[in-house]
Amino acid sequence: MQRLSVLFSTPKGCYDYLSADLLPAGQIVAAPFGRRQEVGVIWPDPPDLSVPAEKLKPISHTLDLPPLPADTIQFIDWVSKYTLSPVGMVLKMALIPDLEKQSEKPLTFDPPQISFGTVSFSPAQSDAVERLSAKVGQGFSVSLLDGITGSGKTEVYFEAIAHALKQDKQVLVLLPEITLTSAWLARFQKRFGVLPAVWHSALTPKKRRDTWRSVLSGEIKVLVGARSALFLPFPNLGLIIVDEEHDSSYKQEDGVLYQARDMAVVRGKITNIPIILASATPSLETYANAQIGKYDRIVLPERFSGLSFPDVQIVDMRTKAKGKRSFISPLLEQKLRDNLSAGNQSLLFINRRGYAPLVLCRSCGERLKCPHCSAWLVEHRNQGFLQCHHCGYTRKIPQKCPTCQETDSFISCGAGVERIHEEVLALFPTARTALITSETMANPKVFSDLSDQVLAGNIDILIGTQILAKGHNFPNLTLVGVIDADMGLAGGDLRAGERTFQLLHQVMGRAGRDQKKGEALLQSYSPDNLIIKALAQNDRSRFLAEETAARQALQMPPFGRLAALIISGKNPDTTYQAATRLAQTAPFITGVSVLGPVSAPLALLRGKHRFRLLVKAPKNFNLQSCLTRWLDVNRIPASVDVRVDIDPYSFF
DNA sequence: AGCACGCCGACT
DNA sequence: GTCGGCGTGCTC
Repeated sequence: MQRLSVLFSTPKGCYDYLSADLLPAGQIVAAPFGRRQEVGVIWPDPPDLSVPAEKLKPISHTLDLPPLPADTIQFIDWVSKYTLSPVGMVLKMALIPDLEKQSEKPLTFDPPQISFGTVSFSPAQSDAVERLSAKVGQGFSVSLLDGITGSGKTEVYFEAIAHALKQDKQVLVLLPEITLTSAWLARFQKRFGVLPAVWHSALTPKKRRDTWRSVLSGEIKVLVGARSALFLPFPNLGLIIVDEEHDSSYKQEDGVLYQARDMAVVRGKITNIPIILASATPSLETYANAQIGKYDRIVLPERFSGLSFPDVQIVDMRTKAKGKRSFISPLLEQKLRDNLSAGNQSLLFINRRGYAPLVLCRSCGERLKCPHCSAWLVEHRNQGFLQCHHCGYTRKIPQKCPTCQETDSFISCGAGVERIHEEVLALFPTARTALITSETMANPKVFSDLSDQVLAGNIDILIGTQILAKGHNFPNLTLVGVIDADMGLAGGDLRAGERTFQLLHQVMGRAGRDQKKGEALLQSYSPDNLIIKALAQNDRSRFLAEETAARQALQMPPFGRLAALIISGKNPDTTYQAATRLAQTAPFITGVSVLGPVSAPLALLRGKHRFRLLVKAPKNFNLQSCLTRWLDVNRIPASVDVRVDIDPYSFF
């Protein structure tokens, strides 16, 4: 009998089992675990001989599936060590539920046709195609494909895909979930004659099962998916593309905390294949790596099919007459009016859902807040309720103030999309408007219907949140108004400036397509802010230079390393004590500083009290081993949870 | 992570 | 008297 390590999707690592045969690493098996059967994977770790032989149970059976590929196993181990997450929790992301279940009539996946839709390229595009294709099959490399929306980025990387397919390799394309639209799939189909396999959170169990199995069998040649697709068991991967690489949704913020863009690079290194990072507004991390020559930067010049960035004007909101309750400045109103009479379409952008971010009682000053989080309730007037955007708690808008019992005393502070929509309707009663948020667009059919309406010219003014920043091109859209350009800059976290630049650049880029020069207005209370100015001048390199210099001066990422410890628990006192003790036993190492504990910005989230420590270390410091040793010597009460967030993006 | 066991509050 | 809340502990 063999003694073998089996890894399950549990947080405790490997368990030893007995088997008559020596099963290969990666073999998927079923075994008794506690009082139920579990699916696990034979792991290459040596068995733990300290476990007495009489405790061991035999493996029940092996599943009729190819073993997980060796590079997938290596990748899972690597991510576990890097993120300090239990390896079983990382494995969980690579497996699917009900692995033993087989579909009655499994889906089949048509192979892409390499020479289906040939495209003609400009010289610059051809050059980019050439350079990217040359890397396929030549081992590990990272390329930054740097080109503005409309520069033909997608079509260029499609050719690199074609090249990998010629070598009979599999290709993975990662996209932010919000960008994984029918429009993208249609472009793929136009080039390759078939739809690619897709992977995202909304797949039905059957589709998920069939897709997972066909990735592992090698039947699927090209798969496009959201960040979780990175953990699919490709046996023959030849290329990974991370489109919109700057997008912050690549950072997973619960469960295993990882940055999919960074992990894609690691996957490429392990599998020894090229990675393409594509963006119109590269992340500072990627840009810095390109600057020092670690990544190959391939630039696509802006102009293609007559597109250009709109003329941008800053509207200084400080000079606006006080007291006038209006979120649309007179200038923006005038521009909207002009655009309306010219028969063009306009877009108003505000990155805040609902009607108002805060409701307070005029009589006693009470602010309505979430009972589970330290956050205000957002007024959703259209649906008639208040909602916490952190935990989803919902309640009706109360008739009278819960504190002073006064009736009709509530006033709404600040503006969300609904309120801007209301103001637009008041200013332009005859305009045909559409309100676009993640809620109104929950159904893809609704979105495509609406987009047809916009294309048909049946909509004059679009009002929306960041869902509008991506996706469809609307050729008649010639004016973009950003209601509150400063909104993302508040709070001052590490990447606030970067995110604001990327988002607003993308939104403003929606104006002026197909020969029509567009116009954009940025309403701002801080018109002298460097980011607002760089946006107005469409000066990306200046923004990147300033931001790089600032990060370098503070030795912040990518010039230094960060890790956050989030200490949470129901009892505020024991939680705080645990956080303080952790801080007291922090390693004393030159160049490494530990800040905190501080109450997290959301001190109470989903009923748990939260404190944070921030660890800052030099770039080449082994943060993980330092953190492991530190956490190992601390006895943390079972009622307190300590999470490590390596390379944190969120500071909540 | 699941899932069971176990010990204290409001109900048929 | 039970049903059920979620705190603690275990799975080779």
